[in-house]
Amino acid sequence: MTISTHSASLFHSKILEQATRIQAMAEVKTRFAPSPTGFLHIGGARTALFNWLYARHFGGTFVLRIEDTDAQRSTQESVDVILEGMKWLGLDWDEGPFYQSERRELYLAEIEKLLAHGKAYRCYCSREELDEKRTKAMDEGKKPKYDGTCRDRTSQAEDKSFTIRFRAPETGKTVVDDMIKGKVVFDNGELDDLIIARSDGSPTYNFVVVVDDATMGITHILRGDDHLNNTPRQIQLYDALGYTAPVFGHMPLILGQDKKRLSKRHGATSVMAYKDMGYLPEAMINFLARLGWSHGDQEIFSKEELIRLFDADNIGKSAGVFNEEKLLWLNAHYIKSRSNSAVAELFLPALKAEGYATQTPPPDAAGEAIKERAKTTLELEAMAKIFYSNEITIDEDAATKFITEDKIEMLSDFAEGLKSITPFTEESISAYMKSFVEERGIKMKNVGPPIRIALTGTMASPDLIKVIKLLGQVESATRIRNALKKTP
RNA sequence: GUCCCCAUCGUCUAGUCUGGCCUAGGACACCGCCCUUUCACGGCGGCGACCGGGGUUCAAAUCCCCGUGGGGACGCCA
Repeated sequence: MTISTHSASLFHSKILEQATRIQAMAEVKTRFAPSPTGFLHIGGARTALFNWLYARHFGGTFVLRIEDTDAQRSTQESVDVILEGMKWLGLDWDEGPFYQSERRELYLAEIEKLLAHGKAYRCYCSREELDEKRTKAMDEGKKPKYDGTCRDRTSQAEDKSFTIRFRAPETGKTVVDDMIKGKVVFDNGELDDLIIARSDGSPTYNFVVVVDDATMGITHILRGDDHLNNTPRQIQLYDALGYTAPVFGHMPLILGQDKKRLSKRHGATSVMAYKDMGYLPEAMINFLARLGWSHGDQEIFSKEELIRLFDADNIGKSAGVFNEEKLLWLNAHYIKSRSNSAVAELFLPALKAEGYATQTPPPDAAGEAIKERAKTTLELEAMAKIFYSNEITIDEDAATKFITEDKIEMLSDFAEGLKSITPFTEESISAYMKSFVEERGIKMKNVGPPIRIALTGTMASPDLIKVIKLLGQVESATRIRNALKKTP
């Protein structure tokens, strides 16, 4: 293909122009906008995750915004715990946190604009009147929408307090072209004039969310299903304000075991509560990602993989039950796939805090011995203590069953023989045990359990040879003798 | 009540858009067997689902309609 220099450069600039436009279009900006009225809960965390993933997948921007327009219920402590939760999950934001409480002038200016253009009006109806009308409408089997008493009022009402309502279109349809649900059509007749400013002058959620998303340049909004009914009103507000609406994606809600919307009633719903129960952030992320999103049959996803693979196409449409057992399985998976030293890091802080000396045995070795058995870091800590405690608690039932009188001599001999093993390695311990049972003509299954109980206090423990090796010759022998002392 | 959304094993889901490859696949849980000095891990196997009814079609989990069921919204909360 040959083209003249002139047209070539023209061609070039066209391409350039187009590329810029495509890039501008491809620029993705998402946000997570929690209201600081509690902790970061499971549902909120998933919303944050999906928006974060969407932004990261497209190399876009992720914004954190605090929706604190409800001064009554918003608290700084709540902001703090939400940020803590985000950090724990590793969901970093590029902009913010922005506080709606600091953007008040902007909202008021926008409300004035609406008022000036007749797109909003003052409503003098009292709460009591409204409540009455609502109840009445419900009783009559009608949708309890505002009846428009003040919409066409011409008389100037004096000193009475008022709210400001948006003058919504009464006819026609509003279409939400949802990324997840597809096209959802609402009859404008179903919608009413929502309050955009309270009687104290403060703007309400449905209004500020629009102003914020528009002025912050948010391009995609992934949020809970429960907002779907708000969306047509918000779209109308975008129009009235002269903004372009972002793309919406309404994801299904997370349900409790009883298939009701997940709430405190269902037990732990705070993300940080799971941290305290010994869960790893990567397990939580993986779990949340798979709750409502899928990639074929794959179950395990690293964060990097999620960023690479995440897309809105594979977000499911139906609500899902929060399945704690699967979370636990994932947690166990992430514990056992850690390196030995990374496992040690999981239990070391707690043991040190409780005053344990954690030099011997080497924490890495202890980590290796227990990581396949623990499902939570709490269990990891409990198991690790077996190696670092001076005193172990022996399970009584197990002891009476296995450390019987006829075993005393054998156990005492075993402890004695332990001392002479040189070098003290897993191989030599194994050889010692083998010859010990052979010499006596007894079975391993007769010596194993009592020794295990004497050493660890329980029947559920790591490999016996490893335990002996880790505990060392002296400690192992001591524990066996101590156990015998307790046996009558 | 009105409006909106949804519907595959007990649970999370693949498959649905673009009908046939589906005697419906994977995972968690559960059960059994194997491995084994215990408990686990791991391996193998089992149990187990297309909500119902119509229609379209040679062919429906897949498309359409109607039921039913579940969820959500209906606030001077977000």
